[in-house]
Amino acid sequence: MGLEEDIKQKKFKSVYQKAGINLTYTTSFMMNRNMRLLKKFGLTLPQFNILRILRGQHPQATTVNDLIDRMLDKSSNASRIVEKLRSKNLVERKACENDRRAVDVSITKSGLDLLAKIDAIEHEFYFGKGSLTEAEAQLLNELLDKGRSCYENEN
Amino acid sequence: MGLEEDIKQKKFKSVYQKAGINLTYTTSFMMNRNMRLLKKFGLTLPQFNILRILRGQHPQATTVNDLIDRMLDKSSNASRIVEKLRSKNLVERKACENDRRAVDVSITKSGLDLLAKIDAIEHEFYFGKGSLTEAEAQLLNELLDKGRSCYENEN
DNA sequence: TTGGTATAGATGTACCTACATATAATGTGA
DNA sequence: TCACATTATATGTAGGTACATCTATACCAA
Repeated sequence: MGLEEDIKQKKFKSVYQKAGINLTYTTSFMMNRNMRLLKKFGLTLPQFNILRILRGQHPQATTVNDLIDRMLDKSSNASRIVEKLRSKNLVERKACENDRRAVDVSITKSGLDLLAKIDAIEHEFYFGKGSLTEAEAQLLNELLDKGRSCYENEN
Repeated sequence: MGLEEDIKQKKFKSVYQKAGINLTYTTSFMMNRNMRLLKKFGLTLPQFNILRILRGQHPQATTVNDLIDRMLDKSSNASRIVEKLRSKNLVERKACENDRRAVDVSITKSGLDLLAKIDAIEHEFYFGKGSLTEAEAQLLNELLDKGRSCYENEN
């Protein structure tokens, strides 16, 4: 179904406005589905994202500041999310030896096990081959990178 | 800058995973900018979206249920956002005459004036000609519609 | 060394979403 | 017409985001 029918808006001011609204709408759809999938594992999206970053570093620890740098949504509040994960025993926190201001965060065995289970359904998180061909998905990536270039030096 | 440098992730499992992450990242950039722009006018993004829907109907009123139907993020909580707008005198609420369960919401003169001011910077909300050509923006729309087709019958 | 500044992280506030549930009004079938 | 389901909206709760501010530590230059 085209965007016009989906949101009951007949006209857009420009193809650029339509693309912006389409991005919002499409991404919201995708994230809603991801959220529902993760809920079965007791995780929220930002909790899952942090766990994945920690697994990428494992067995090295990562500071909260590193997490903020690497999170998709830059300004989210990493220290509170880490605390949620710690309360579920999915991550560990300990004082950093080199810098006593910093906190070393690392994923636990329990966290790794949970991620391993989620890996099995990870393909459901994204557009699949049923909707876009590989070439189309590649083209989408290029258009997004190019579009985003207007935000260089922001954020 | 390509996605890999931006989020410091070298490899993706597939071009589909990369497109999904790219969508999230790019949309988050765009919405962050829109949010900052709207903040100068004392509005949040969902408040702005509701005001625009109401302007589209003006001078007819719209029920809360209509708003939920037409919002980009379907499941958001329209009645609380309407209350925020009412407390700023940007919208009015009154009991619907035909259906006493429903509430008629309409935009006020003050709300229309505010939107008129925002119209002047509306082009800054989206990718502009500086990043994508019109043909590329059109292609992006088509790819998003096609990608989203895998979610048909969801939400 | 000391005073100023930068950095890492935690925390308070206002707003938001997702989901469950409550309340009131409406529709409907026996 | 009466019991029951449905609909429109409101509200409570848990979690998240943006932003400002606070504390402790680290760095740095006179």
